[in-house]
Amino acid sequence: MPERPSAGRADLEEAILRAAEAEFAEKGFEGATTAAIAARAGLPKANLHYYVATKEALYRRVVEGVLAAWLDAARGFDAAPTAVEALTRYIEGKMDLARDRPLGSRIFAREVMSGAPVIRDFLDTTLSAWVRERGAIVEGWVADGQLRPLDPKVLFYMIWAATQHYADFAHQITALNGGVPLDDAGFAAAKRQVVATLLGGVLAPRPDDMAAIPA
Amino acid sequence: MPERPSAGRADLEEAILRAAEAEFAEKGFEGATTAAIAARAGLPKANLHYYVATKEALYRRVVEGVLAAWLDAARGFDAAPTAVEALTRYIEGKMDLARDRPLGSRIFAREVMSGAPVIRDFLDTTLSAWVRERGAIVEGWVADGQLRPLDPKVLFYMIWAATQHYADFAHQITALNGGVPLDDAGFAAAKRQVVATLLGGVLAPRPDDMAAIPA
DNA sequence: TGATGGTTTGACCGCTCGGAAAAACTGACG
DNA sequence: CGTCAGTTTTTCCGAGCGGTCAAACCATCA
Repeated sequence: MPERPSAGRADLEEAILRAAEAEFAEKGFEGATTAAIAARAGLPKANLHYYVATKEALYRRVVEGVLAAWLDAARGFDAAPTAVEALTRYIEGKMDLARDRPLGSRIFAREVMSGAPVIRDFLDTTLSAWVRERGAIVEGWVADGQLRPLDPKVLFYMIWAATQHYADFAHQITALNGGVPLDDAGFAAAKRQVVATLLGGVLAPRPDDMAAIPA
Repeated sequence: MPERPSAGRADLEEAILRAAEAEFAEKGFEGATTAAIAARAGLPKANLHYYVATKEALYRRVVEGVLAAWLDAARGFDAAPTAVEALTRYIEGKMDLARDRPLGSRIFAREVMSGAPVIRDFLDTTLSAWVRERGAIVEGWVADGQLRPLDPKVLFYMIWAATQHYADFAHQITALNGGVPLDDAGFAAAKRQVVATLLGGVLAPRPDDMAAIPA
């Protein structure tokens, strides 16, 4: 087994995956070229092909990583006693994910807009089950008076939309921020406002709950 | 002037634009092919080229239409006396736009995710001005106590995200709706909840304003 | 040192794409 | 009926794409 000094096999595959993620996020599956991915990873095109069979297989691997990160962030919803805590944790987790891994979100968005050719199965099975189960929990919160009457799915859509917007539309946000990307303080403020607005919009209007919303 | 029975020049150009919009929305600029656009419009590829010089010129024309529709919907914000009315009208208008013209929203989203190569100027000038002016109005509503303290831009982002989600992620919504697209009743309910949640989240918590939120 | 197996690379291939060119067609008008 | 401007269609081309291939490279071990 050859032991290269700078790049072992694992490091190379990691570099390829990161390069592919960036290219797919920016250009889309059709727009991305294997040559550009290889160049970004720092190796010739033919060498990239030694590690991944086809462009589609590479894309599929990248997407799998995206879905794994999504599911991981979605666990922030569970194991919280109250609606306020669960929603706050979940929204903040998704905001952080949008901030830290925006590329994955863009790949996901492109996938869905193209009719979800690769992740259709994920939508029909894993995500459907997730929404069904957590939807039941949300309905429980409505029943016991924590939340105003609402359709859980519409709430989830709002959370996903509001949070992923900071990944998918980061360029637009930058443009409307005077051309400079949101700094950490600006993003933290946005996160607070997103949480406050969503919670304020769905929590049953009881004074003690209103007080629990961060300013 | 030749008077064809079925298709005059104006009709043909309209058909081309609609076909191009559909292809660009689904496949993206790189993924779309002029052959597919021509086929969808019902004419040979070379004939399409007689009407539009290049693929990029065609794309640019489609995008201009999208931006025009966006600005038109954005006018729902103006000329409303109160925050409740202005926001309600604007959110509902953007929801209707997402429902009626989802393709444009997807093209816009793809553009931004790709770094806005074509609409950068629009973002930097027209949209920036729009946000600046309406942001001042929103700040006025905060100052006179209609709205809780907030950053207007973050509010706009939430409105854009929540509404355009119904266009950009329609496939996902369909998958989570048991495989069938949202019907009109379901969409109307979603629209009501989006308006209620956003208004409930930003309106200053005064009893009379709360009562103004649609159920 | 020579054989071996994993790795790297330049050259190449078939295909599809956007676009060009030119011929054929069509209807209006003299 | 001939001319002409506008339109349609067939054919073709160069560029760039994903992917292949065989030669070269390199570390290890008998």
